[in-house]
Amino acid sequence: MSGTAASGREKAYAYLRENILTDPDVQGRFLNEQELAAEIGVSRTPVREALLLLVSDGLVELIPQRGAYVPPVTGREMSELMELRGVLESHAARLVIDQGRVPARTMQDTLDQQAALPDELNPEAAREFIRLDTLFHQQLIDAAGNELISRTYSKLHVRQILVGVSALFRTGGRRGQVCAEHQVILDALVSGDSAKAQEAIDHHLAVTRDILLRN
Amino acid sequence: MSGTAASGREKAYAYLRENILTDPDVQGRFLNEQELAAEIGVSRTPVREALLLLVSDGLVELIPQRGAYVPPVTGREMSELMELRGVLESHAARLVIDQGRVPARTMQDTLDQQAALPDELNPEAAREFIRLDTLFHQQLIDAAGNELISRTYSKLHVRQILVGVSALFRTGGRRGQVCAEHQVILDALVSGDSAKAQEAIDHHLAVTRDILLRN
DNA sequence: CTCCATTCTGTTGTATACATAATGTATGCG
DNA sequence: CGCATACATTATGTATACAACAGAATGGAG
Repeated sequence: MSGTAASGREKAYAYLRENILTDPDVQGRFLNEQELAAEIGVSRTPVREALLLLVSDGLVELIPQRGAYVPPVTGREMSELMELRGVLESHAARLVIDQGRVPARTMQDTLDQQAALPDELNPEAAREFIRLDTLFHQQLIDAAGNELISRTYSKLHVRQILVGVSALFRTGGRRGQVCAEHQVILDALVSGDSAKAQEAIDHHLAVTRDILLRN
Repeated sequence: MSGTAASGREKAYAYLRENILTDPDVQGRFLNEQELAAEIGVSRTPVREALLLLVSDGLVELIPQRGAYVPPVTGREMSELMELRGVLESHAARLVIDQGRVPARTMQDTLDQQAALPDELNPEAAREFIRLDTLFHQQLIDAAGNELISRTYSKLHVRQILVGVSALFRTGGRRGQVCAEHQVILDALVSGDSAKAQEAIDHHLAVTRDILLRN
């Protein structure tokens, strides 16, 4: 494994994050502290601390005297997220083109890996698909060279994964469409056509939003 | 007073936040938990929880086995923040103009209050100045009707306050300039000139950035 | 005198015990 | 039978005690 430093708090944090992101059933529920403590194998204290950290990821919400609530993703939130993503990605696209810093190689690599996945996604492949999808967009953002924007974008994107996993199973053959749209974006970036890139980004996000809204 | 619900954690949170935002000396230092606990009048537990919550505001950073660190604001971070603010505010400006939702009255009120402050700012007036400045920009953002963007922007802006307070004292007569620039932005919004509004926003943020960078 | 090993002190990290508030249940009344 | 109220249960919130680790002080060897 990679990070086996595993202080109790980090262990609990990783466990909870993984749990919330992969299991759609936890959404809309309150998390029981001592139950989780028993599952993870630590006391309530590090569990509580992990829950507090998850607030900054937007994955849990603290209701006083009630505990840690996992707010479900609403359609409105998804729409708003796509709008914001569009703003940030368009900005990044304009910047990397103007500065001649389009990470063509890197993004194409990611895209190729994504395209190599089977069209019928088992749970594991679906997670990999989402990871690569996230990576593709993040690579564009990161190329803009603004660390603050990168971190902001990264945190926002987490909320989308919440709904992405379950949504992927409902829509067969989406893989090809996503890859095609990504290719259009990348081609526009490489060709240096800023307007076209922004258009492609907006289109991709609009399609994604519409898919996710069928929920 | 306003919020006297004062559960220990909230009390500690409010105390720490206030402390970090107003006292420039805490930047770059580690916070001592039991010291704070004694000052606030609670035990270490709620203090620790408050510190974990402050992570989501970007005001503290947790270093394992070392504790809660208050990262100083760097020049680069300020530049990056202004860039991001520009992106978000320009987007909001375009939207509110297109949708005919410019909150002219509200923003003018804020601006008038700001202009009514004395030119020589004592500490209290400086805080009020910053509050109104923040409010002006937030009102524009909020008018765009995207709650996610509003929250995101709000959280980002907190980092600027960190440096804003001390910077204000170094620059006399900045009040008039800020108000003038705000007025230009608002006028452009009211006139429905999207390009002009974006330009005014970018100019205002660039000037602000340059002022803050003289630090 | 300098450098390194070792001890010592103070701080963070975790577990546990207790206080407090909320929810669900049972009970009595209208 | 429906509803309000009192109570029991269960969860969260807080305090305290202990464990583990990091950095500073100290002592000795070269």
